[in-house]
Amino acid sequence: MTDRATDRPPGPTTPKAQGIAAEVRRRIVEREWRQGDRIPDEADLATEFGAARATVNKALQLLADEGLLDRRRRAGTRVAPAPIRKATFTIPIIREQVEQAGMAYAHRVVSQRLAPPPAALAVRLGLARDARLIHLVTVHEGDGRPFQYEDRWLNPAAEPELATVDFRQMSANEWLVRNAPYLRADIAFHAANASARDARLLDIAPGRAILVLQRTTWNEAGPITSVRLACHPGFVMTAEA
Amino acid sequence: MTDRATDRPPGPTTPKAQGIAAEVRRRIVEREWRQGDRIPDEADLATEFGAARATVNKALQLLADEGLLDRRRRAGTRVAPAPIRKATFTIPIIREQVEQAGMAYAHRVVSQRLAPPPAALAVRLGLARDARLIHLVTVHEGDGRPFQYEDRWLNPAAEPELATVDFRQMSANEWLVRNAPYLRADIAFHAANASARDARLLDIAPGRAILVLQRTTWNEAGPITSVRLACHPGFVMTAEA
DNA sequence: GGATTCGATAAGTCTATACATATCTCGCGC
DNA sequence: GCGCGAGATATGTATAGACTTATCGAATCC
Repeated sequence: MTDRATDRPPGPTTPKAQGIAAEVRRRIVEREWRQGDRIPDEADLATEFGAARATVNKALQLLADEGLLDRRRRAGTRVAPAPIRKATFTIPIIREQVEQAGMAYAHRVVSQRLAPPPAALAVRLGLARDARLIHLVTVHEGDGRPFQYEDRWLNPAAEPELATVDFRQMSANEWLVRNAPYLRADIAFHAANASARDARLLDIAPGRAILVLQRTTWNEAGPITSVRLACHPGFVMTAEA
Repeated sequence: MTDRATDRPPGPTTPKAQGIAAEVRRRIVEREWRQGDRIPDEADLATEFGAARATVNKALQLLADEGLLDRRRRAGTRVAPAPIRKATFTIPIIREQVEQAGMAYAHRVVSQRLAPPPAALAVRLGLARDARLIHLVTVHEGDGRPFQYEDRWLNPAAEPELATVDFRQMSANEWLVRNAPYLRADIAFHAANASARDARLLDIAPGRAILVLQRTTWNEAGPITSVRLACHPGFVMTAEA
């Protein structure tokens, strides 16, 4: 947009593929092409837009990833009958989340000890009942008030450096995000009434509704960590499509 | 890798770009290339993998989208210092959600009437206080028991066909997913203690923690719909990375 | 010393071409 | 009529080459 320079006539130079994607998206949204319709093939669109087929392919690929188009070899490209749209949210570093909200961040380790996993966890992670894990409970604070509290199990077998980290210096959340890339993650959230323990650690009344995130990450050596993250009441998680 | 023509057996022939992406991902996860490191440039990797630069570009693009790499012109490609990972979840058709859980789906329109938007909503949607919206309250049931209940405002100005749909036949949720592609969506969730109304419509005790989704979608003509979706206690939303 | 300019570099994009592959369609033989 | 194999066709993927653009870093000028 802000692209004065020598001032080429039209201006901002959007990549061609994106321009094509936008135009196709418009035709779908404005019902020029309706749900289930077959749209012209790549070669025809390439001619129409004065682009190479590879460029049109990129554009349509993009819309297929968005869920707006269904594409099959030989069968052609159709407007998805039920556009299954996806939303994405980012897994944040809690410190940054707090600081972006304009609060001063601090975190406090409530307990840390070596322990074998509870039965349910051992099953879920596929670990032996006598595996040696680190159990860590931490409260994240904003302006001195509890913001989120995490109950986390760490598996040094999958990530040896874990055994040497001082989690009072850097929270496990941040250390992991910065140092332990993972191959696979499971994420789930639900609402829960605050238990006595939740209430005490978050400094709220028992029974208040809190948002709970469960997250487990794996690398090639096995599960790295599994965490239950309880958010302060009023916490809103946002995503975009 | 498995790419001799004379040797079919291996089978599914993974695309080369994906193979390269997998190998780069492995080098990152196994710390061959550490957070913040600059990795070889596209031309070098192309030589190493015996591929064209465009193919390597595609592979690295992929990893950048995943959040594992930071790429900048001239500056080169680096392993992201804090791999900001994204998780995606799909916006489902509630009927399919219920049926996948093996329950019989039904829905029931609790109320439907034309009304101007409440002040807060008008502001949020950027509509005039006297806009004519449809206010619709629906309960989705699985095996005869309330599963989710939605409190929805629909804007026929952005989607004229809305005025003619019979929402007892097909739920607004499903009609919209199938018929009203959107350009932009806002999604947010939080936990809430069930109000008296929530409790009555979901057939639960007041105060129970419920997961609440707020979703608003727009097309080029303005906001299409804004919905508050209250899920039955115990509902778990899952996502993947 | 500090700001400015300019050239080199690496990613970003597009093109033209080629071949691979899934799958639809049609015609053949029974 | 029906199954089956042979094409035709649209997308999937890879290729080399060209040009564009952001930006780093060094040489230059005040």
